[in-house]
Amino acid sequence: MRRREMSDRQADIYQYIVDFIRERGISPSIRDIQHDLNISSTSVVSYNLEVLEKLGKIVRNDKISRGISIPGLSPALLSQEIGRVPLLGTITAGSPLPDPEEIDLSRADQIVVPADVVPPSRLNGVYAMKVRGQSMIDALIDDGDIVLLRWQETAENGQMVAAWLIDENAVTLKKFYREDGRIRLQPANSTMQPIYTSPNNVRIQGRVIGVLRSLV
Amino acid sequence: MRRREMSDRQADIYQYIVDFIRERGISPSIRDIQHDLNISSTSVVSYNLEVLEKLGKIVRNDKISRGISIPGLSPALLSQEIGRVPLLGTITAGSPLPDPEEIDLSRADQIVVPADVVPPSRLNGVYAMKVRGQSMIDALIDDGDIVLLRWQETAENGQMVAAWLIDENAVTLKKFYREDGRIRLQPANSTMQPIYTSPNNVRIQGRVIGVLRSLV
DNA sequence: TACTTGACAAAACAAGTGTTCGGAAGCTAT
DNA sequence: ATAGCTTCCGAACACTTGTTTTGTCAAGTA
Repeated sequence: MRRREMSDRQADIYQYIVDFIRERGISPSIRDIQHDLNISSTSVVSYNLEVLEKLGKIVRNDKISRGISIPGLSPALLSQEIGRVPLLGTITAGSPLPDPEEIDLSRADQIVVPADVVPPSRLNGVYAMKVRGQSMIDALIDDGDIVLLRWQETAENGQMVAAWLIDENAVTLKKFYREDGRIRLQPANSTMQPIYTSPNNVRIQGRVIGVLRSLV
Repeated sequence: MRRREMSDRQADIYQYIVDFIRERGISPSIRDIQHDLNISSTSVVSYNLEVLEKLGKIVRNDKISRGISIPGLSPALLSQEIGRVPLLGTITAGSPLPDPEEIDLSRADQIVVPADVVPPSRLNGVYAMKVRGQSMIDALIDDGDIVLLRWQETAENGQMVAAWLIDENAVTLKKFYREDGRIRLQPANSTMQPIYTSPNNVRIQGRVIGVLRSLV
């Protein structure tokens, strides 16, 4: 069986291809690789590209020129790799979220969302807010975190939502449960106590679908 | 002066190129365009590509095969907004992190890091790991989160680090404090109790500089 | 009308580029 | 050592692909 790892030369070639595509937007030819990496023959490049393809590191479009592409890096996939959502400001306990309908999306700052957090295909109706204060800490969300929310006014049991408690005039992020006539808002941390309140007192302002935290 | 707008044929060609790159990751050849768009001659394609380039809709890399690229689809433009770090696997309480020196970074999976979490300029020596289990929950890190770590063996007081407790054979993410002869590892959640241990029993494996959480 | 210009056609040309093949060199296990 | 495998080499080959050249034709334009 073939081993899983690249040889030094294969790693060099792979890196060269990645850099080449990053810089020029198109794939290098075999002779580009041969020349810039001081490889004696195109056949050696060809041979190692074959290995790289079997390892799944690259994809080759047989027989055509500059037909190497890299899964996850090609311009095509790149546009699917990340998305952008508007950053609508700060969420603090006490002030309800603004109605997304009233927001001028074109003026809001945009933040980049990696596909690992939210696939771009599911980015519709999603916005971001910066969290101020530690009122959400029992939902594993800290001061300074950026939360990604999808606008919705209803929620399924168990979903983490931004809930506006009208009487208390407070917004909190909790797991949502509808229980015979009342609403239970359950912190994500099981050591914390849930909040019970009436459905009339709760307005859902969105569902939390991602968190970005920077500790730099 | 030449007009600013594309002719129908030019618009067709432009759209074809965009689609081709999106689907295949590489640029079409002139003959691809000719054939699929039922154009009678390669020179017609060449002529129209020339016009498209003057309009700034495409960029051509003279003389080389499949040298068409489209501004905006180019990875180069995005590389300033985002960075990539290697995803080195899973971090579970009990197993120490791999030594980054021993990792071949070019062979690891890469994940996208938004500049809002870590600026690309500070991405050196940073790697990512997926968290398994809820052992870090008191550090506001949940099962399934992706943590970004910068490799370092020492830490300042108050920094959040990945600490390997040798005797306990456990890795945990805590705030690090050096206190007269002993080490205090403080959970981020103030309701949790700190761990006290001897400096000999602690090996720092990196500092946490970011967290990505997906709740989709 | 005569002249220009844009757009297209057909064919030939000249590089660019991937592939193949015989053979050599190095490595590993028997 | 011998056999088998991977890796590499050099050169030739054949296909791919951008360019150029020579015309044609219709629509403006003086």
